[in-house]
Amino acid sequence: MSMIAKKRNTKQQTAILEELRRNRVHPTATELFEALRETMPRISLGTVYRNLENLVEEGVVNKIAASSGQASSSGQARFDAEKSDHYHVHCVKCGSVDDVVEFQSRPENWNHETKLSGYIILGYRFEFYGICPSCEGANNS
Amino acid sequence: MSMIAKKRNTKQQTAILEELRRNRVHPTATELFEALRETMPRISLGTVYRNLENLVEEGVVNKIAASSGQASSSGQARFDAEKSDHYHVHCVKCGSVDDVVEFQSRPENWNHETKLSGYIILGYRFEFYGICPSCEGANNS
DNA sequence: GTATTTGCAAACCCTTTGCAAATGT
DNA sequence: ACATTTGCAAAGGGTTTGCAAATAC
Repeated sequence: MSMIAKKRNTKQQTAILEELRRNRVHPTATELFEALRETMPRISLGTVYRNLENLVEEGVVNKIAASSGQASSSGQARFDAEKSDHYHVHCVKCGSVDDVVEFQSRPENWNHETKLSGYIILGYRFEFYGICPSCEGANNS
Repeated sequence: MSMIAKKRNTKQQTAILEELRRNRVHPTATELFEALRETMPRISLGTVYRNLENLVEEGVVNKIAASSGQASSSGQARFDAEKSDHYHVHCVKCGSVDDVVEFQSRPENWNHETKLSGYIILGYRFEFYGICPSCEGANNS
């Protein structure tokens, strides 16, 4: 009862990961699905979600949650095959997400193992929000 | 056509804000709705959402987006009537959210007006995730 | 050979919305 | 009075899930 469930390598999973590595713009599950459909017409959105979930669990892919704090929105999660440590910036108008290359510093003054407010701290989430170049150009007030 | 739309003071809105100020655990819209129902049996969930949206726009209430990054989940947004500047910690098991009192430092090395990756930066989101005291106790593996 | 994964569609959860009746000013 | 807000129920968007057929090992 504690055998590690073995995962099989399916062509769908391979295609999803390759598409993610090729696509530099952090696609949503739906965007990935549409792109994959061109070469794999019968792939289903459910399969895309299931494989993304596996890849995130394996640590091969990062899930970028839809930011909907004081600003920002757009609902859909985005996925990133990039393994290097970097922050993201979310556009509050169109929902697009880009890597932040100029800013790398990590928050200090705390460390794993620390408890905060009684919680065992596992990590943190830090992301910027703002207006992307193309929304800045357009006057979608 | 640019008159500021005047908002009316309804007893529902007052009740929602009072309940939020009374409730220290950052309730979800549904939790708020259930609590309010006891004294206001006919209030509807839609009204709770509509008023929360107004209060957030007015800056009286903060919306704490459901964190669903590499860990954490629980779907629902939470709301906080606390005006003081503080961070939150999300429990990845049960979704509860608490204030972090021990950690106050703000990220430095960047300022508003700065552009990052071409985006006009409006702000950032920073939150911890971990395991809350009651989930730590329980062995819901 | 058989357990895992797929495609499909329906279900799910949270949130938003249309509308007539109720309410605030 | 009359525009705004409510309650209700239905619709919406994103994601998950049940199931039989297809596939990987």
